[in-house]
Amino acid sequence: METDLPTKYNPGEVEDKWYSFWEEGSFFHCEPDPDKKPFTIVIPPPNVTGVLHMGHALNNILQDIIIRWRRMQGFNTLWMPGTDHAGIATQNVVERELAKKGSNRHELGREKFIDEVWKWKKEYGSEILKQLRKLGCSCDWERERFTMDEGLSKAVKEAFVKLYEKGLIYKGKYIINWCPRCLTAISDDEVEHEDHEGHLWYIRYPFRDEPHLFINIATTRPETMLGDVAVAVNPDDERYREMIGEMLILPVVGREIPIIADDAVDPKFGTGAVKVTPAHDPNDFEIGKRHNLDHVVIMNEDGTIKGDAGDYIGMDRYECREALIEELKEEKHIVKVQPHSHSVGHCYRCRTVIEPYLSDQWFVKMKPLADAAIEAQNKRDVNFFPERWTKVYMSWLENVRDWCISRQIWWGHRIPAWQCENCDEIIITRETPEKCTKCGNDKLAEETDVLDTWFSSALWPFSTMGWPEETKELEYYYPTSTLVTDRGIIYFWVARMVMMGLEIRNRVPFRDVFVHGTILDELGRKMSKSLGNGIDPLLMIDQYGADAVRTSIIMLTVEGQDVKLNENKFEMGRNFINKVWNAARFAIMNLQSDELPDAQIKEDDYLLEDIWIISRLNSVTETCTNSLEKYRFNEAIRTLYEFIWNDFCDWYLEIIKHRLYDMDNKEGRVVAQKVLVYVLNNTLHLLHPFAPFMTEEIWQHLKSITSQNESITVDSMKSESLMICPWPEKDAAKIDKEVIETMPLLQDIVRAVRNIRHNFNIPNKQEITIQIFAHDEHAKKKLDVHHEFLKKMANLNRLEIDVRTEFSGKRIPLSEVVGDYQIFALGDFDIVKDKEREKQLKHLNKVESHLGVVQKKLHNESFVKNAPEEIVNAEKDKETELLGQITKIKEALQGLEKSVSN
RNA sequence: GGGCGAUUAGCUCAGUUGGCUAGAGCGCUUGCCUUACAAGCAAGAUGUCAUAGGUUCGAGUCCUAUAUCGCCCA
Repeated sequence: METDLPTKYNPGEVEDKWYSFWEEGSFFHCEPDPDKKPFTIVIPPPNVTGVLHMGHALNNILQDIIIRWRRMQGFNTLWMPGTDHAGIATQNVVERELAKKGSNRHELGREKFIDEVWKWKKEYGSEILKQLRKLGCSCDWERERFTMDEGLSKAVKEAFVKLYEKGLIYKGKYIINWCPRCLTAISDDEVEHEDHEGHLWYIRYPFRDEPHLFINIATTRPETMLGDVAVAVNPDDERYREMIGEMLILPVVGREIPIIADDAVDPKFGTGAVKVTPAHDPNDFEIGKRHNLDHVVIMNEDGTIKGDAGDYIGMDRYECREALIEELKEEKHIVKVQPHSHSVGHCYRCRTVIEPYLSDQWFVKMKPLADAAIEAQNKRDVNFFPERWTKVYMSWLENVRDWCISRQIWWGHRIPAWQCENCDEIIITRETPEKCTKCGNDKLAEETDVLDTWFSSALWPFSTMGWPEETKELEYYYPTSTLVTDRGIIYFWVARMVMMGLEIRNRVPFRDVFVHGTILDELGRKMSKSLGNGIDPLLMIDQYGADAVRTSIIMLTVEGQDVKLNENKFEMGRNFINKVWNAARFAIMNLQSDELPDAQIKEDDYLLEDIWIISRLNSVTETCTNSLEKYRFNEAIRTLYEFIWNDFCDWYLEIIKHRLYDMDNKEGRVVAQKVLVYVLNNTLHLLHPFAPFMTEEIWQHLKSITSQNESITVDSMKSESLMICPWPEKDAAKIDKEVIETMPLLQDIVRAVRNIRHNFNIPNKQEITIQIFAHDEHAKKKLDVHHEFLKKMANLNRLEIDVRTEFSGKRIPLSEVVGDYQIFALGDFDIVKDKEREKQLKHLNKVESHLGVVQKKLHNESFVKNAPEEIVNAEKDKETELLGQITKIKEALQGLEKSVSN
């Protein structure tokens, strides 16, 4: 028996080979084909600056499993890959590069800077997509898209103009979230709130007409008082009612400001009187609108102080806060300071504290779009898995606010707007206009802002298919089938895609949304660069192999739950892959072509174990397919794991060894070989979506061997690659229920014999003689048929199966009780009486307490009355069996005591 | 403050419409280099299923509170 296969699976030698084979064979590529059903996934486009982390790995492994499975099922599958241009992040990266060279983007100017970004993108921008190939992802790389490429840019412009023309986009001066470091507005969703232990400063503002009297206000951001234009109280607040309309002198600044009444003021917060800074606080902005107050802007874009602020001009906002507090203290304007915990918004890109800032921005009017999405959801046009995310998604839609889509950066889709320098008319067009559509002036200023990257991502499911052109892809592959994503971008991305899909294509962009969990470190923390607790998937692939990484991750991931990961958990997958490898190695070693007999097989040449493993395979096929349908990946891989390891390797491969090794029995050999090939081949099919490389490698070996022998080959082996073989279907006719029930009994008997060996140090290699007592002829016959099976698996030289009449008591008391059977080892063994007694007593104890539970149920009248008949019968059967067992164990104990006296 | 998730063996986690004296992997104990695999084989041990009530013939599973941890929203 010679083989080229090494005893340990070596992924390094296998993975690149098959990946190129698949790619060169164009197996990932698809074209619309009206004769087949489409199945489409669009990738959540990773950030073009990104490198693969565990989150991507999980996300893409799941997509690859789905797409490979559906492809095998015969769907025309499209997995659309690509990246997004990540406006702020990419600009940051390129700016850092420039800084290293002592330059900056302002020195270069807009156009040259953008050239630089493109250069960067061309060089490094597909890094993450290369890494996806290492994972085995079967994306249609010929269709790779980028949110800034020509087609998608056209789509963005078209969508913008359409929405504007419909009145769904507007420009206006509002309080937005400003990042003083990124120097741009960001949307509400891009602000991350964190609780901070800050302070509540109580500051007294003197009355103009009676400067010895004061009103006390409380604030968490004292520096903004430089922009105060009023103090507001609740109109129902008795304490202040008299003071409404009085004028105050703003400390430090000296500005006269009124006390006004507004319902929005919470009398319970602080003193019940609040300062009003309409240019620097969203609530104050609203109050300002109602009371027609001025907007005093006191901050520059970078967070430094400006305006009518004396010595504070030019200071950073926090420096100003400190200095201002000092001055207020000196002037005795600070009444008290309280520790105060409050929520502070941070930029999700750079963690800088967000400043509410008054500025001119572009917005999408969300209400009409959200309403359409809600309506679609009420019709169940989109299904979330797990279902609970529906609620999260819906509550966002129901409370959505207008979306600030303009960004004050250079890298991105420039907003297609021009403003007439003469009459201020705003012109929105697809093509660059030559003159003002209102006054005819040809001096037009092009909008400098670009769009939020998520605006282009929202179009991804159809822009990648060629929209605004009505392409054959768009017609065939849209709407897509399944979206696989992290819960973190349900608002950012999923909801916005649905809205845009409905608005622009009139169809939701996907039928199912599978939301997976987040990969955490061992301690349950998110993996992050700053903590340095990340696990690099590529390193893990190098160390354990891509298939091991894939199967480990999937085995650990239960539907939608977070995963606590550490490096040695990949051993689980590696060991599994290696197990399959060795099972296959064994098979291949026993299928060498020169040894393959050519024999005619008859139905009754199939033995119990053959029928059993085929039955098991078919029921596993069913479970596996059903689990995948329900996105229960973990269930599918575990089913396969248990089947392969426990059934196929531990039992089937062991029991067929004697047939494979018996060169004199051609029929016996060829049946074993045929079943072996059938089961292994189908198992490889089922496993392929999870472990594509290893299964392809084995399958190709199997193909080349079996193709030389008619009697064992299987039809699907004529395919070029396992990845395009048909997905196995369950054949109910091949599931033999009786055999499935008999097998566990035989396994228990074998285990009992092994247990006897273990307890009395009888080496596994040493053949022994076993006598089994059955309680009647029927029970005896049940086992008689499997005489050979028991002999082989338990390594017996002789097996006697008898109907017992009476217990002689002279039997050497090495016994085990399995179900209705009593098992004795015959021979001259060293018996440690105490040990044996202890074992039997323990067993007796266990069985008796079990009996107690069962009898308690059976003695309960309402149980017998109310429980379904089959449940009651099952309990009755249990009782009978347990009673029998108790008798037999007691007899064994008696026998033990008798033998002691010998 | 609102919502959601988690709490099961020493560790990490399964347990889908209630029927289980509760399972897996790792770890642990014992014996094996048995010609597929020591990344392995064989045999084991280990649990008041967070707490308290309730529904039910029957609860790890359903309901109600509570506690602890985590995530999201305001």
